[in-house]
Amino acid sequence: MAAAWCMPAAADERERAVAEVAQVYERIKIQQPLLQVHHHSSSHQQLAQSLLSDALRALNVALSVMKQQRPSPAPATTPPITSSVVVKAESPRSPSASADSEAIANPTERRPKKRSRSSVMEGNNKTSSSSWVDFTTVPYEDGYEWRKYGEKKINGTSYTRSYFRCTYKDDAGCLATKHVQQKDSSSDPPVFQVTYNNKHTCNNGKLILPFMNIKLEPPVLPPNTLAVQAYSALHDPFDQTMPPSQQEPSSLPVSMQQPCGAATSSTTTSSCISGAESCCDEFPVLDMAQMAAAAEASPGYDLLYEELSLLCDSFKFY
DNA sequence: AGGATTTGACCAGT
DNA sequence: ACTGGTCAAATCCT
Repeated sequence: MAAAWCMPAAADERERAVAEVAQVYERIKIQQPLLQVHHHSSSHQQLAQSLLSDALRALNVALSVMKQQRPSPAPATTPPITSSVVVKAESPRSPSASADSEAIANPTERRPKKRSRSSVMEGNNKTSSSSWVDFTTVPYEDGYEWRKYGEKKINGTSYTRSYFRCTYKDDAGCLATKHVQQKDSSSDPPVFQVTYNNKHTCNNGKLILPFMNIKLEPPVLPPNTLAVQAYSALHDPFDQTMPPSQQEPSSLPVSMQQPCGAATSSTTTSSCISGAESCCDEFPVLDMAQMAAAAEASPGYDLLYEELSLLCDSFKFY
């Protein structure tokens, strides 16, 4: 299966599909502020709805491409499409640990365990330490392979917290860790808070989730590909209907152009469409809450909003 | 048999 | 002293 995954042609096609998704995302993101003023201008509303329709069509096509070329079947239990929101964690405490070299060097006795935590942090914290939080109903399906290394009852919570590190920690020295905590809320399905520490450096063949680390340059597409359809579906109608004054994001009010990280200092109000990696590093968020509000205020939006949410969540697993 | 998980203990920070 | 994070022996699973 790994062979199919690595086939250059398939990889190219797939990369293009992913790029398409990223392109759509970027487009929606740029025009997102229009949704905030939809109630003031019917033309804006129409534009936004048209954009969303095109985006959904493009996303559907791109998704088809990705599904066709998916090298291996989904996990035995295909994760349900669920809501997932990522927020930047406020401040990483002392993320991860990789003191195993020391521990492994002296694996004998347990009692005189003089492992130095400071030395552990020296090794990790100085490098590319990062932390972010993901609220999801499928905390164990994020595209990476994890090994559980601990479980703890946390004060003030009803459920234990499980600790995971990257399966390839030893092989590749990957320092990525996460812990999963089920929220106390009696929602159905249950919601889990997943806190990630450190990005994966293992490059273990798992997909880096879309929208992240993808340069949003105009894609170079070969003829007769579904990706072309996706690109056309998104861009042609858009470019034809969009007034010149609205084609450039710079025409938007400055307050609407702030990237995700700068949009707000609050860690709770800044949310991203699902994606385990810290999408806020490079991409502003697509604020689903605002889209939800738009859905409430305008008939027809709700369906688009729902579909878009589902689609975006679907991409999480590719 | 070897890898993954469980679980009680250890450690550092507050 | 308390707590969250991690370790590692014991146990489970394939």
